[in-house]
Amino acid sequence: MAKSIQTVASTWPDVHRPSQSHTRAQKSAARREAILAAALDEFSAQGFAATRIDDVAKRAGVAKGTIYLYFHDKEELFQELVRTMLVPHVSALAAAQPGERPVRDLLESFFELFVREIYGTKRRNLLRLVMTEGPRFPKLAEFYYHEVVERALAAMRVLIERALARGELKNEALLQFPQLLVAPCIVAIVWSGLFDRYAPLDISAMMHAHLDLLFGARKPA
Amino acid sequence: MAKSIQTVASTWPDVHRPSQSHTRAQKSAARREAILAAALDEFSAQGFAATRIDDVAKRAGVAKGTIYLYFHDKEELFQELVRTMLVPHVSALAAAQPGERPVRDLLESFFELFVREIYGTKRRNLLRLVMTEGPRFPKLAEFYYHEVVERALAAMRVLIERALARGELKNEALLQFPQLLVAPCIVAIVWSGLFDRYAPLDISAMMHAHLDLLFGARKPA
Amino acid sequence: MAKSIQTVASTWPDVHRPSQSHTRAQKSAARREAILAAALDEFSAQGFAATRIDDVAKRAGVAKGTIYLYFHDKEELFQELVRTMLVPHVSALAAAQPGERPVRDLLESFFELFVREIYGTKRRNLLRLVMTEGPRFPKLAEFYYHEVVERALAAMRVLIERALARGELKNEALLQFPQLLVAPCIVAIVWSGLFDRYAPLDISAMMHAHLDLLFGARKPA
Amino acid sequence: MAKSIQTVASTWPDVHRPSQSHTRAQKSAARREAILAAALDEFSAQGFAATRIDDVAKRAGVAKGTIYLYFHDKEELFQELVRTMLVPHVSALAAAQPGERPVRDLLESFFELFVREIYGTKRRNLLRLVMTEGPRFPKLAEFYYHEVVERALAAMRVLIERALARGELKNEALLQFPQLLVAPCIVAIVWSGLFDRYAPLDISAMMHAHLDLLFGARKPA
DNA sequence: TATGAATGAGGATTCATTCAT
DNA sequence: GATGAATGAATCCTCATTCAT
Repeated sequence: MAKSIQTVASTWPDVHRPSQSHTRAQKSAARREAILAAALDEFSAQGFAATRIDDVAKRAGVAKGTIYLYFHDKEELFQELVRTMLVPHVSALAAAQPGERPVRDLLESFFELFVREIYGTKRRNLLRLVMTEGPRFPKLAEFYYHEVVERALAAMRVLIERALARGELKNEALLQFPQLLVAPCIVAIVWSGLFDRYAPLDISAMMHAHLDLLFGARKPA
Repeated sequence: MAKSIQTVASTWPDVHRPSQSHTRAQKSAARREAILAAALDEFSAQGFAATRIDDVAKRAGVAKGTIYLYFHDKEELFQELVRTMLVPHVSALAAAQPGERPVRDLLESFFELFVREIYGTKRRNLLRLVMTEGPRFPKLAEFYYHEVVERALAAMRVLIERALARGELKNEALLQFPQLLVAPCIVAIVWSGLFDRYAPLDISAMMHAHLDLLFGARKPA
Repeated sequence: MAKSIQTVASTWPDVHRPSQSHTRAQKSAARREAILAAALDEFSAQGFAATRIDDVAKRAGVAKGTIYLYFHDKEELFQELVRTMLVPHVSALAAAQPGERPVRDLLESFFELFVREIYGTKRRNLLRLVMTEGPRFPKLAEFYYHEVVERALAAMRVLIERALARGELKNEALLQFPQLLVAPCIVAIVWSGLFDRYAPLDISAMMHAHLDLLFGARKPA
Repeated sequence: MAKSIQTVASTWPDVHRPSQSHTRAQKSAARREAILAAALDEFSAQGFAATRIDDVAKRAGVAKGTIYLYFHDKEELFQELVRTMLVPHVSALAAAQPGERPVRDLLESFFELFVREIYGTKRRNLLRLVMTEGPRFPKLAEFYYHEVVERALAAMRVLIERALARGELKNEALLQFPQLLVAPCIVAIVWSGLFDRYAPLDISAMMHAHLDLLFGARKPA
């Protein structure tokens, strides 16, 4: 049901597999990426405060001091991490593609994308990290609000309006709270951090249930 | 719209305002409460790792050592905090009240209760703490899963089934994912931690929008 | 071979089994004894620094504060312990009984007494404690030197002189270093603390070997 | 009387005076030595429990944290100290030198060596530490038993057997308790810790008296 | 640039001692 | 006298950050 996603996905920067690099600048960039990748693992496993620069360095295969050549301090590393590795993806999600297709199909694509590119990857942890540490990093939260949330909500509103216009949706309630449209994403992130070991969640199914609730159940093909 | 909640709420222990106490046991309990209250403030402002026992002590008006008379270590303080101050309320929420009223009314009461007793109090921060620090406290997560989540989801399922039986709901999707029923609560908690200063959320309105989406919009009285 | 010891032993204060007491003074004395007995166990198991007043109190069956009614502080408790519970016994040992018996018999009695009343009891630990902590308690060491060691050495010298006069000993070397006469006692104390679990020492046999070396082997009876 | 000792002694590593060092490895080793030397002073003055890492650091001229680069914790520092600075010397002592000389001469060399290399140095305090703190460091005690004591006693037995064979000793008692041969060393260590300030011991003279007692007095040259 | 040894401020925890009951 | 809750100084250990090489 989400055939159009590939195109979008393929245009994303692949932050995790820097190509072989030979120039100084390329090497430097690769190193930066390696540090960020290591930081992602450590921060999302331990949280900001409990993560040790030492461990990030070890995981990145560089010396501790090297990290300070690329990032001014631990906090900057953290903020850079979140900005660099999450924003492009979330922005892509937010950039909902208009067109003639039914809005429900678009949303299905959207959720598929979310599941595959965020939830099914380490970025899930990063997203949780934003929720976890955001309150203590107002700058980060503000950045996120403006760079991601505002835009995403605006995009959602566009979709909702079209759905209302097309008669796919009857209820205007969503227009006021587009958050409700993405609520299952939040739930999935939170749930996976806490309860996955006790009761793993079939998040794709949940997304469909969510859409069924909003748009009415689909007739089985 | 939620007139029946008062009764329930009024029977809850008011953990935050211990009465004047004179016996040793009372004093001791009062001190414990003071420490927990201070811990709530500090933990929810700083998170687990960044909170200093010293600050909790100062805020509670006791010496650092005193905290260790009541709690074995920082971790136990944190876990006790969450168990003591959140579980009774969340349990109460989970104990969905049967009766002849429409399910939607019950859910409205439920959300009202949530807004008033959790979201509108410091317990909101506590709940956020569970969501964010939980991944690093597996025991806490397990405890929550069994004590709160399982029960809450079961209660939700009962309500959903009744709503289906009564014809209030048409769609069985919710039965499989009762999480979707409470998703707005999760969203509200996360949002408030991150973005309230940029865009405060009218959570009551959002709850109503949510119910409108599920049950169909109410005709204006 | 040490039949005469009983008498001596029987006149010693039995510090460990205070009789039932009813007057206030008796009760108080009993409590003091209980604290000292508990302190003995704890100090000799943990050493001075690692012993907690709390544990002494628990073991003595009194409240922590009570200890401070009987002893000014931890250090005084320690010094009192050593003075009260060791000096009488060591003094008794030092008070070598002259008489007509061969000196070797006297020494055998002496060593028997040591084995039975010191080495075979908790006082062994106490004695080790003096060796352990003495360097950091100069007052204690001084007290010991004057109250115990000087006197004991003087008594040893008397015995040695008599042995020389009687022809039991040929060599005057001991006169200059009576420490050598009691060296096996020191060795036994040290050994038992360190190596008993790997190689328990038959201390009585060692004492006899020691005497055999000094006085010549006895012909088998 | 102990002319042959020099040679042996001169081959020992002089752990206390690391040479000027320039390579990183040398610097690192020098630092380690400095810490160990400082630890020796502090531990032997205060005992294990009362010694503060801070003071060791100050005395070694390094920062507190530096100590933890070289030793995992206080306990490891202590154990390393004892192993590194004592074992080589004690082992050397234990490696009794065979030859054609009279056993008594060998023992005189042995005691001279002990007096010069252990008793006359800070290692005396270290040895006292083993004796006094050993009971609370079972691993250390076990290590010592197998690395030092067992070997030393075996070496002593060899010497004693030869002395018996050569007719230097008449009495077989020592064979069973070679501890008695080294008892004066123990006594000297204990005495020096406790009573040196009140009555310093002429340990060389005591050693000779001891040998005179065992082997019979020497005719004055 | 890269390294990793060194630093030392910071924070959790312990425990001797006090004191209100 | 007896209690044990409360105190807070003391101390171990960690880890972000610096800097000589």
